[in-house]
Amino acid sequence: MATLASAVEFAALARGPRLPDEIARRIVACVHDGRLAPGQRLPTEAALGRQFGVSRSVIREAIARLKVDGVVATRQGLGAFVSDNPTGRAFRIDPEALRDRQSLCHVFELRMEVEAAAAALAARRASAAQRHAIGRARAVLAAAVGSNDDGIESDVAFHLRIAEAANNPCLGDLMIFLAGRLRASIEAARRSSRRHAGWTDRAQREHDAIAAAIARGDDESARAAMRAHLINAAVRLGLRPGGQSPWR
Amino acid sequence: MATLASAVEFAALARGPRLPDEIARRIVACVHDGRLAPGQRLPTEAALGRQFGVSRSVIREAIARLKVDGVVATRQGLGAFVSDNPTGRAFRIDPEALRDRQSLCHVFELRMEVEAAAAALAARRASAAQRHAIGRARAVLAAAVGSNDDGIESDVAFHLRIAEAANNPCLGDLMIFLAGRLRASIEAARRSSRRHAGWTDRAQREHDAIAAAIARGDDESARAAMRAHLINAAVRLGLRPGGQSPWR
DNA sequence: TTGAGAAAGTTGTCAGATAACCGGTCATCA
DNA sequence: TGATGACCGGTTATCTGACAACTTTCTCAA
Repeated sequence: MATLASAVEFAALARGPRLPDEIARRIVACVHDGRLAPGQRLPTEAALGRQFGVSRSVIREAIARLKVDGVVATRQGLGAFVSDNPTGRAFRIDPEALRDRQSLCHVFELRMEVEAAAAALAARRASAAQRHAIGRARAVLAAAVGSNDDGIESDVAFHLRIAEAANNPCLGDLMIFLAGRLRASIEAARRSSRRHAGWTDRAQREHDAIAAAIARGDDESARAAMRAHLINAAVRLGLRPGGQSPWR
Repeated sequence: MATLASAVEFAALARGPRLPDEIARRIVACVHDGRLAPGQRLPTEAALGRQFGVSRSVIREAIARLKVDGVVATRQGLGAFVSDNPTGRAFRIDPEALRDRQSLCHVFELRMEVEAAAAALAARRASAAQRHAIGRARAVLAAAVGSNDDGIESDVAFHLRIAEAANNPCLGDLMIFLAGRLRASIEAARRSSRRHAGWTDRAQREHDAIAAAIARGDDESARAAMRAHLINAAVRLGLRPGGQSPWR
């Protein structure tokens, strides 16, 4: 026990805000740099509390966080162990990262690839009902252009129908996740788009192209159309850097 | 005893659901079905404790879990609030889902699309040093074929170099995440591959094609080569269903 | 009317206790 | 000799009560 506990040394914590956050971060760092190997047992909660100079409650919250992330697993009566696959159970996008323009570009680029893939899959696999749902969503979107509706809801719905038609729940979940992360940016793009005459029409033509390609089962056209649509959306958003364009 | 044990099979007992897990699930359900709207304040920890019939510690752990997921945010002295975007801060793949073959196919398909995109981006954007690193990784991989090395490490390294060369950290993180989730399956594929003469050679030719396409900056070839490589990997893994093939 | 300060309510942290659980030891007994 | 069961120390899960830190709201005097 003593050898195990002394295998990892933690410095006491300076009193700041978010103690469990900081402790979780330090333990993860230990796992990543190998000071805590997969399968290895962590020091007991009491011992960690002594090392960090905090109470057991704080340690428990930190470990609870690591459990959610899949970095460690605890067993009552035994202790906490580093998971065999501590890569993490979750894929995260730091909201802070969306602050700076380049990281936002990266997330948007990922979204573009994922949605393009979904469109291609939808073209190959959509059922008759799903094709119909996409067509209906396109019509709703077209109706929103002329009305007072800002079209955000129907735009999201259109993309959602495509995600469903891809018939890959995993990919659909990722699409929803990415869209959610970018929601604020997308709304900004919409507002910007409203200020430029012709942009909504152009977006609508892009939507039509996507829907048409899916309808006729042309996967590569669907992929290209969705990609073009999202690239243009990024341009409308003002995301595309001037000199060295990462997209083409 | 052996006869007895083999004569009667007892299913393992379902462990009682951990209290914080269960409570977190219920709160999330409330958020999803709209009984808790975004921005709304949750009952106080004490009140929740009374409602659920547990102590405040359990409630705190449940809420801590929701905080990690980004479903709620707490402010000291104010309370806990449902996030404006409770879609979730993380993209997860339930390890349980990887049990059944179809879900595994879905995850693998997603990985294929993501890695194909990474290969295409790498072809467009890789720096000279990154192209060199990919070439070196390919060489190491080739050397591993003949040796006793199982080649898993060098295979992972090869894909990792491509992820880096895509110069999109967000996409790279997702690739690493997906590969990590599929690690067990990939190792199984490797072992299976070893049993069939010529499969390692074929995989190596696929690697060469990817590396060559990236080296000459041919993004669409790189995408196609990576996709072909992963489709074949899925076949080696025995993932491809017989009748209605989802991939082509 | 306004500003300082008290008051009340909430989360963050602490300390200690009990229950449930695990692995090992060892006496007991067929 | 080997199987069985009681027991023990250690660990996590949960409970309880308390205080600190923070925020909003109310009070009251200038």
